[in-house]
Amino acid sequence: MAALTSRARRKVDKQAILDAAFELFASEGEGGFSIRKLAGILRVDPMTVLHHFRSKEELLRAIADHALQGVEVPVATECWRNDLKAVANSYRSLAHSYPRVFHLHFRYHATGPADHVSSEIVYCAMRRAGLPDSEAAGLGLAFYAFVLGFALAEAEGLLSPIGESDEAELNALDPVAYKSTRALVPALKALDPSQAFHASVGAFISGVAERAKMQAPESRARSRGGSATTT
Amino acid sequence: MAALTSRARRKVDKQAILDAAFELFASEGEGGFSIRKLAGILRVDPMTVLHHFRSKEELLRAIADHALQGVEVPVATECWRNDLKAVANSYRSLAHSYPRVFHLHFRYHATGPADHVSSEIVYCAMRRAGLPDSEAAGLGLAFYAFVLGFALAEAEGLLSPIGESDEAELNALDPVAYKSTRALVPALKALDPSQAFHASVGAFISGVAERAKMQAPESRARSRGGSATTT
DNA sequence: AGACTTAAATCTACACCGTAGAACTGTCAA
DNA sequence: TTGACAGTTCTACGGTGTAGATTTAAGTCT
Repeated sequence: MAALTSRARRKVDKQAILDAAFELFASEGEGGFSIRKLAGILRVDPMTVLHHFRSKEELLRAIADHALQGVEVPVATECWRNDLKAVANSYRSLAHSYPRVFHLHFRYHATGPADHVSSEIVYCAMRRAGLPDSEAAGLGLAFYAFVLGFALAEAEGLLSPIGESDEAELNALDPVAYKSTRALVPALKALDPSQAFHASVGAFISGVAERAKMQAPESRARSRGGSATTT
Repeated sequence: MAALTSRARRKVDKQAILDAAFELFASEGEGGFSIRKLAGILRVDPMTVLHHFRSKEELLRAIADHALQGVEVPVATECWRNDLKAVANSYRSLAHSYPRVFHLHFRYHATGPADHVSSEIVYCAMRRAGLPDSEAAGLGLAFYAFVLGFALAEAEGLLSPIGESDEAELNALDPVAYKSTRALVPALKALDPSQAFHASVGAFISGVAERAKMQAPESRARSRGGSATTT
């Protein structure tokens, strides 16, 4: 208990600021978040906050990272399909937990430990599916983008069942030009986001499997040939 | 040329404001955009802008809508797979054209005409793929979310090939725990976002086709039965 | 023509924001 | 005691969105 940063701290430590910041951001959203407001809650001068986080942006990055801590990282199993589903579910549940924070993960694509663990699982799954490395990277990232995109869209209300006014708007569309849209109005009213999520993640995964199957023989033939096959 | 809103306009009309606002937002990004700056460019009082757009938020909505005007709407063909790809491509190219504006489409999920045209194509494709209406709606929206998510991720730099420092960070990871990640480092350095996009859209589409195939017989059997089969 | 109406543009003012830079305060090492 | 110094606070500056009162100019009506 000698040194250990115990210099001179009169009131707050960095972690307390971050916790309060996260809570404020998560409950008020980005629009309702300000350094001054945060300082007021902590009963501290605004500049104190900026002494620990050099700028507002740095604080926002820390908030995004902090959210990532809360994601329960899935563990790899013997079934790559389930692994992908687990990663997808954990990010979606993160978005559910902190819907107002989630969009920060797009702005500051964090490279915290949690992210690395998840992406390792994704990459590993893509390879176990049978994809060549040149495709595993891109499809892994695309899977990521898909999951984040769905979760963000859901958090922003894009996948909520439509209401009265939306229904009226859709029914006002030309019945012949927008035949399918109007036919789906009942389905849109009864939309179940979870079902849509599982269905679409499943579709993506089975599409990946199929793609891998089609490439497997070709890639098997010249197991360690040059990378000149990417035409 | 008699009436036609020709009441009393001394300097600017709404469209000119919107055009300038879009240009400013697209070039400076959200952080560099302000009503006062916009008014300065237009050589007009800031409050004039707010007279035409009731608030900054309304102006941002209009900007998001304006971007959507620029998307060349695909036309339906006889091949639903190609239709989906066309929709996907047009949104991605929208993101490429205005990367700093694109995230607004998540915040204000516009319901402009362009959106309706695109989603009609998506819904129609899902139904032609053979999905029952109860799934076509959710998977259509999920496709949308996927495309938007990918485009946004790309616009934010999430899919750019990794650089020196990222490479070093990945190579610093534990080689056994992060085996796949490290194996993919070369692929990540040579990442081609377009290829990843086409591959993943293709995977999603073929996954949809497969899902439809599995459900087709069941749905065929009782062509217009009750919706009690959704268990 | 002159009076009235009314939409558009402006002026003024307020509360809030992020943060640079100087000043203060308490704790530790010498 | 004397510095040194990290953590905190104070002051101030230039920026923000926008409410409310005011001016300006064009159209309408008598």
